[in-house]
Amino acid sequence: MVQALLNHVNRFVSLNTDEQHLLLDHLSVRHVNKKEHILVAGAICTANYFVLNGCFRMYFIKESGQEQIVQFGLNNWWISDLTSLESGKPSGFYIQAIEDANVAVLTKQNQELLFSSMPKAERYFRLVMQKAYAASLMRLQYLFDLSAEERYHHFNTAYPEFVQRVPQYMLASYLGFTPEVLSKIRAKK
Amino acid sequence: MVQALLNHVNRFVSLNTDEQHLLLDHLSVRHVNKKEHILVAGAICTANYFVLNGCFRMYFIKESGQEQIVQFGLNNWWISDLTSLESGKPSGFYIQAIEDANVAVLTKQNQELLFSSMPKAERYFRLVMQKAYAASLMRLQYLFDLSAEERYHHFNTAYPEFVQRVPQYMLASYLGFTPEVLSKIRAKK
DNA sequence: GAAAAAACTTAATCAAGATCAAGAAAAATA
DNA sequence: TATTTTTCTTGATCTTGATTAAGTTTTTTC
Repeated sequence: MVQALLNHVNRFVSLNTDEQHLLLDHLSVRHVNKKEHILVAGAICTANYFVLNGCFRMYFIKESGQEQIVQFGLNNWWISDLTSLESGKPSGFYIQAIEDANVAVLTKQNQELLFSSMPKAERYFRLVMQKAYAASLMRLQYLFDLSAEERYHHFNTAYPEFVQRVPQYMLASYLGFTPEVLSKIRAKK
Repeated sequence: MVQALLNHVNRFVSLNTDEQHLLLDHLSVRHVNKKEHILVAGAICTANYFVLNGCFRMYFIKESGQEQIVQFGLNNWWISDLTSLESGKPSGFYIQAIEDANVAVLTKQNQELLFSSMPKAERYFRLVMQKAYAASLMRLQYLFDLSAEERYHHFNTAYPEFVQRVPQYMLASYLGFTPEVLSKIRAKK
């Protein structure tokens, strides 16, 4: 199962067998049930999670009391509250499995150990962070430039299989509008 | 002038004198006049820029033809289109000096050289990317949770000196609304 | 397979913020 | 200093998407 992670790492840096074992020694695999949280607001985030399979959502509770999804965690994505992880302060986010899932868990401590014994790991995470940052800016760009309907169509075209997998109200939240709006958009066609 | 950069690096990793020199050997300092662009849409981004002093804005042109600011580049921030830099493909962004400015220029090539001769540099950038990513998620959070007026007040409280430095219409763009709205918000008090 | 819970739809009303247009003020430049 | 350019303001109108509320469909659970 962790092969998915090794494949991912190898897309950024190349590891020999020893290095692969060293990496695996620093992580554990954990099963997460549908609806189970691996992080809740108020708790301190202690690890970085790599999604081996299944699907997660990361959200916060708005002033209005509504849940706002800030990102989805799919296969081959790292998910965590980096602010809480880095600072050791309580998180404002929830991370919850949308489907039964398996994650590779890399605790903060093990991550540091790994970095000091294998600089390549640091390079890998530098590239992962850079990609995540760029993706976040792209997301901002869509929010600023496209209407609700355009955002939906764009997302639907880019990730058709994913749209089938999650409840519509979650997709609406992620895209920045209400379930009612999504329902009307879909009714148009 | 590059002392600002050394100080910044030293906040994340500690460098001895030799390492400091090695770092400086990989970069050059460039003066940028007010209104001058260091990146325009359609061009390939070739470097990562560290703002020594002055101020930049990074923006794109919306479907509607309006400029949309995605971020400001202030003292001690790295600014670049990482997507273009990494892929070698044309950028969709503009980066322009709002005031006369000085930047430390780290080309893609030099960055790679630096990383291979000094793993600490990779660590520094891993941390910088991680922080930038976290900041971007925080920005999304404010956009989703706060009204135009709340976003303005929040920003104004957090960065009062900066608000004085940039034209209001740029601030409005960054915060995701029109100059007219900002004008009306200000008229209230 | 019945009951309960979760997710989706539809329609009416409302509000935040966009757009348009014109003029005023401030800043840059000759 | 005069003048051109840039930035800011104000008010009228319009639009997108939010809210509310009730009913329907689908999925889960017992």
